[in-house]
Amino acid sequence: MEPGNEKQLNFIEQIIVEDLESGRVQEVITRFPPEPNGYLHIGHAKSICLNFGLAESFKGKCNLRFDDTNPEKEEEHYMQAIKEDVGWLGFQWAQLCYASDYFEQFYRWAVELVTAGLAYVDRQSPEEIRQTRGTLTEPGENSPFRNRSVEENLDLLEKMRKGEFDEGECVLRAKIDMSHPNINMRDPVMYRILKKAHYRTGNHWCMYPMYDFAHGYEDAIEGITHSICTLEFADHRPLYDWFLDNVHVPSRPRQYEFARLNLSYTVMSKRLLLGLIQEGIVNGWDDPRMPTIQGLRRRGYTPSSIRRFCGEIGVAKSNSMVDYELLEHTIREELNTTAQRVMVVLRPLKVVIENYPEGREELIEYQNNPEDPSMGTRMVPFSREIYIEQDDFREDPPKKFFRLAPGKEVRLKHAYYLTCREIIKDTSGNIVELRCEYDPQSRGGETADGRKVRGTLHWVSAPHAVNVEVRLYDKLFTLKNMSEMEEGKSYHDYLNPNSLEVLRGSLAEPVLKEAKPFDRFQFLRQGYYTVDYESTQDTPIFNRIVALKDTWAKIQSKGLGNR
RNA sequence: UGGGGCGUGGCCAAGCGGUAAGGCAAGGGACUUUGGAUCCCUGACUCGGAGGUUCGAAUCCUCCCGCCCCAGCCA
Repeated sequence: MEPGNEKQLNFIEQIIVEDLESGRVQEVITRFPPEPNGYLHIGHAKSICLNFGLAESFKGKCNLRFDDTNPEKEEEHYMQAIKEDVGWLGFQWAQLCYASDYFEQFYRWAVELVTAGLAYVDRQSPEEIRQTRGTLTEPGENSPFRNRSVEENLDLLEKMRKGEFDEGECVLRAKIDMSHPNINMRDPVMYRILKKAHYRTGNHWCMYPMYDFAHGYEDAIEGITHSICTLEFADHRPLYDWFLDNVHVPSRPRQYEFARLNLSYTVMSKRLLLGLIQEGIVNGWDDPRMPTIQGLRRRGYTPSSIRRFCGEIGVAKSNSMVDYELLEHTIREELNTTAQRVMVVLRPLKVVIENYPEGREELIEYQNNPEDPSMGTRMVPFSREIYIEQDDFREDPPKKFFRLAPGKEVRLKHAYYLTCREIIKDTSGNIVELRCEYDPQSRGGETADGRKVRGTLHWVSAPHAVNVEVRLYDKLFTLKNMSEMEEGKSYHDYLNPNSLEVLRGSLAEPVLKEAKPFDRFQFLRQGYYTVDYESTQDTPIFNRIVALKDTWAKIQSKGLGNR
């Protein structure tokens, strides 16, 4: 942290400042320790931004460490995806580490604990261990194997390592206190036998360390000064400390807990996320509706907007539920200044400008971004037949409707004023075309007489229009707090049926034919969109990142009933 | 009825004994060639509740209430 920085510090930053001032630590070293058993989501992003951010602002270091102590769940491809996601978010780790690289050292510490009489091999079955653990209000019972001699335990531990026991036959346990009020301290398991190949160590080991036994040691090996985890691990801190305090470790890290992120209208649990995929409700981990980093990326979110969001939500210890509107706000704010404005008619309505010469076409100079004049202008073709948005015309307009209606005049962005003269309907009464008239004197979008035209519409020249597919995404669930589902219901009962709407008849101005995957645009008056990677030259595909704020929609919904 | 954590406006969140920051959302207005953006303005007479200490308390003490987490050979 810069000296003299007046910024308010979160509680972890305050602790770090104190630690630096007291000399407890010389340099801040943190770590982001994912288990490679799934994809990262926005909740992980909070932790990533916290850990890497702390290292950045205190000029320290942050490691990316795979906490890969369970071969049953972990896979190489998850590890690769996590590395990519952390890098995409814009962070560089000081070291790339793997808990599995420390297995030998863990074993030595286990031997040290056994030798000190602080660990023992328990031959009880998993069921017996569970039954003798006691309950929240009753103490547990000592294992009948608790008082073996050190020699016997050492021998048994070696046999465990050599594979002389089957899975479930025995475990190594810390000898702490079976009547401890904190259940985690009731002789926790340190090693279990798992005759499974590990994605990195192969078949070298047939027993694997448990989280509580391993985690503090991983931190100690790497010299982590501040080991940050989520609230549910607060109960484990006494254990974290116990393991570190009872052997000789190279450094003494401290654990701190913060509240994990919850976002409204979505879920963060790997299990539920996986369920959505397996049931075909979404199309994979990178479906733009998913709160995964890959989903957000495909949706069009930028790394900087996600980092901004993580900075906005703060770091504290109270369980919280952040409004998804805040996430939307951060991407809107960024894209407002960086996204090129283009015109795309989502649901086209044909307009023929009767007094515009047939066969004539011209190029209209169009501002790429009014927020940033340095982005320049481009030329957009205009002609006698254009398309406008169906929603921009009402045969019988309500009050305060500034758009097109019979006899009403509007402005076509950067082009001309347009007045509706005639409506053409099909046999079933649907409006299929508008016959309009333009004012040749209004080129560019204004006239010498200075008359006011309230509505400005986006448009696309019919002969030049490019057919595009547009995917409109919305929130996945209808329940704000998904942890408050009604008794007996599942997330299936709260799925938003409109989380994806695909539009295939949308028409865009020619420049969009050149758009590349992950390019981001503002479709004028509508929202921000990005090019999906399934996009092709023939049919460009756009994902809606977020809609623009829609004051008109708000007015309408409020005035519902009084027209 | 064990242990741990947390309760500040609708949602986050500062505040660390001196008289309630900020952001999002909401409402009102100005401006506008995006009903976008921008710009103003409004909102906790009060900090879960009740007592107490103090000249002074969201901040200290006591009691009470509420919510979350823990009984994997998961992390």
